[in-house]
Amino acid sequence: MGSLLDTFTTELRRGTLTLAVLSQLRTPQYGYSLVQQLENAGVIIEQSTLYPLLRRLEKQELVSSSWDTNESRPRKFYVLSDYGIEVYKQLMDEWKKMTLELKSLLQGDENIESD
Amino acid sequence: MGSLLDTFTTELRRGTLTLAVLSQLRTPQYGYSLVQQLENAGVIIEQSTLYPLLRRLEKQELVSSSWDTNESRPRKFYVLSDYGIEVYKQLMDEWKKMTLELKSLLQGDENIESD
DNA sequence: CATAATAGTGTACGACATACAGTATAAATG
DNA sequence: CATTTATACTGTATGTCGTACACTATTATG
Repeated sequence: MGSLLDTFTTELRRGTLTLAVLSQLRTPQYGYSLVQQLENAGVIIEQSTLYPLLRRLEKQELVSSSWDTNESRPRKFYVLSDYGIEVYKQLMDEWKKMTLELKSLLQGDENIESD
Repeated sequence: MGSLLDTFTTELRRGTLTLAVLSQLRTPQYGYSLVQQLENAGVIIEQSTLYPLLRRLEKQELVSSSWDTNESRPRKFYVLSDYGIEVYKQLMDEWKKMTLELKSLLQGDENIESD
């Protein structure tokens, strides 16, 4: 990643990827399917980004995981814990608040052309 | 900062503070007044966060600065460079895109109560 | 069979918000 | 007037996470 815009984009993704992943774990999902679901929703996330994030979320006790070895391939399913649901709600509120603030700051600049 | 939510909030601010600051530098501003303007817009930013950020933005040639020593206190004014305007536009587009994606992901979860 | 897809673990690095320390002086306050 | 607060800035270290990379393993596909 050499571009300055790429660096800034990575910074924007910090925090928001957490929110995106938590939002998909109201119901149990396994890692690889999360990548696909999020991609279908326009949120591109590599496995190399997702698995460490899931690992951290589990360590933070926001999600719990369990193995399903009944299929031809073993899959690790993740789901929000009760605590995770609480934090998810609060984080969503925080994100909305910040988004409204930034939106009003940028409002006058929306007519700026961008290439 | 001990709370997990505080940590996540800091992560959400990464990138967005850059956008907020760039948005205020269409016209020349000095550091201390930026803190106040942003605070008036609901974006709380400490001097200890703002000055290093202005330093980085100048290093990245997105803004330029000049001293005004005519007042009773010397003030360093910052303003977007031409390059900074370009990057600002692109970053704004990137932010809008990400915000719409996340908004649609969280849509079904908006009725979740939050304390 | 070789490659791609599926599914996962582990580790190191770069970037930035933040805290902290520091300097300096004008303005406000008691 | 002495003290405190406000104004205005510089410099540095730390914690956090997205990212890249290396690796393992097996099923599906051409």
